[in-house]
Amino acid sequence: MPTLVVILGPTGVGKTELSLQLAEEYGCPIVSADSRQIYHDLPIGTAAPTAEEQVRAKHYFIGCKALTETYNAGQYARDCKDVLNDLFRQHERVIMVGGSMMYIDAVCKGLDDIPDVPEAVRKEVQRQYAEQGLAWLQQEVQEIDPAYWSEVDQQNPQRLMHCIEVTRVSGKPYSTFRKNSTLTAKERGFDVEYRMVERPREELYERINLRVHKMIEAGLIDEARRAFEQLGISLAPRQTEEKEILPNSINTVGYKELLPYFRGEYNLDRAIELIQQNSRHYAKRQMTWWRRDQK
RNA sequence: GGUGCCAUCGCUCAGUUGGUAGAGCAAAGGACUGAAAAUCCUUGUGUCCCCGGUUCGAUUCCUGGUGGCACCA
Repeated sequence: MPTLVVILGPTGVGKTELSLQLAEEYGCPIVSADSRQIYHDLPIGTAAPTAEEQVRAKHYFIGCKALTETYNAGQYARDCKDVLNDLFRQHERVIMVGGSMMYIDAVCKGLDDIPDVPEAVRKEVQRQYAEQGLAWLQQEVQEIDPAYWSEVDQQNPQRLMHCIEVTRVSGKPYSTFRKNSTLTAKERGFDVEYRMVERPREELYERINLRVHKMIEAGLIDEARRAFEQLGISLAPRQTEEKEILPNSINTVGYKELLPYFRGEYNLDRAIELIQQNSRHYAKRQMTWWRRDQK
């Protein structure tokens, strides 16, 4: 059976370089498992492989979605399955790199078959949440899907909203779709070999802090400004206190912190500090996910 | 040099009418099945600056010291 070599690890640890070296050694392509590098127009802030790096190995899932598109782990799992089927016809080994742990699991462990949610339904649920708050979400889920209510993270609006969305779309409680099944190697069609890239925490954090400065020098601010403009998000000071739900593509470390800066809510130093901090938090979450997988 | 104010968790500060303390931020730990770089949950023992004194007992009061800030010279 062919093997998918999965290179994973926290942001800023050095996965890209390792993946390129291995790809050259194996003479195989690289499949990215990165929920942000998949978007076009965010190369600096997401530290996407450069044009030169992409010459060293053929890459998949880099810069192939517009900022206006929504994309998610389920779609990725489907798209990736097709790509891998194809690649494994010619390669004994294929490399997957990325920090989006959920995307990696979606491919390697599989996801249950849950219906897609049309944009309109999602918008409607978001609207109701904005108007009626968390209490409404909680009440709604208790009513339509008590089984899920007893196991969800009851304070988490995203989880509750998703339950409501799926239940509305399908007419069946969300929990009936959740089987928690895990793919076997046979079902999947390939073996998986994990290579976790690690570094001492202090060293990692220094790399992250430094990388943010490099991104700023490389033009992150202009890249972010253009991205917001492209999405039609106003950079003028805001009048309302209302919470703003950013499009998925731009609800990303390195961009979401720059928006208040553009709007004059704090200075650049503060924005940089926040980007560094949120990158560190993200790295921590990635490590937590991996630790759990080890158990 | 003189006078005044301050000295409490990594940071900013609250508080104890004397019975050894608490917030925010930072940080750490965790969850995670179609927003996942998202979203959410949990966690605060620290010589209460140092030496001495008063007291059953001092981080809290007093003397002195050290450091910081302000004003005066």
